[in-house]
Amino acid sequence: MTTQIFFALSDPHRQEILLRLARGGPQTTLTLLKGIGATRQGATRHLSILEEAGLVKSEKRGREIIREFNPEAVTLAQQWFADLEHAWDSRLDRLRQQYEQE
Amino acid sequence: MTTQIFFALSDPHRQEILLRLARGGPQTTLTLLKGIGATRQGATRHLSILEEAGLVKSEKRGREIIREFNPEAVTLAQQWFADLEHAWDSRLDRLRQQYEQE
DNA sequence: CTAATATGCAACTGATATGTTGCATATCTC
DNA sequence: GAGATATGCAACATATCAGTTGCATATTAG
Repeated sequence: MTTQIFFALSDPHRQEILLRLARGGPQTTLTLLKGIGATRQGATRHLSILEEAGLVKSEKRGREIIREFNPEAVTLAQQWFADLEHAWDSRLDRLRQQYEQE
Repeated sequence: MTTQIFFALSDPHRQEILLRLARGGPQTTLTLLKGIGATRQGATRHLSILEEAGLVKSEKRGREIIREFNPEAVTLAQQWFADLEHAWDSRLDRLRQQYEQE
């Protein structure tokens, strides 16, 4: 699950798109296009990847689609990092305990 | 810079390798192999990707190479998420202020 | 010196990603 | 209804990735 999130964030275009959505709020594809060096199809593809990863929600309104940043997915990724750091820290703790016993 | 980190983490094998390094401490390639369904060359490739992203440090000792988890790269990625959340939160704040002025 | 061990390098295959183009569909506006 | 707008779908070329295989190199152990 987190692999999808990390993959979505491994592209500079998608990072930029997500930042714009977080800063600027819900927007259509075309609004997002302006300021990003990408074609419409390219942006659409990036948006669908972000959406599959759960980082973006979309809502169809008439002929246009409103894309919105979804902060929930971010906590998943942060949790993964927290687990990693916990694994690291608890190893250091174990080492220190062993050392103090000698 | 963070794109490389996220890319490195977008593969389940590499996630697993990194967790093992954090839990088990410095190890050689062959030690890491046991328990992961991958060939030596596959694991080597994954390790070099993790290293290019800064998530793993390596040190040559005699004929073997000791790979080690590098926690510094993790803070970079966490900072990126923090910036994203800050962009999101400050937008919500702005909306709330606008609302209260009416 | 010889064996075994740990690793590197290079080539190859199949799969996936990225970006582009052309055409089709649905909705809004006038 | 006609034209403009927002989007979808599909095909294609190029690049990169993942995984495998075979051979070469360097270091250690006996």
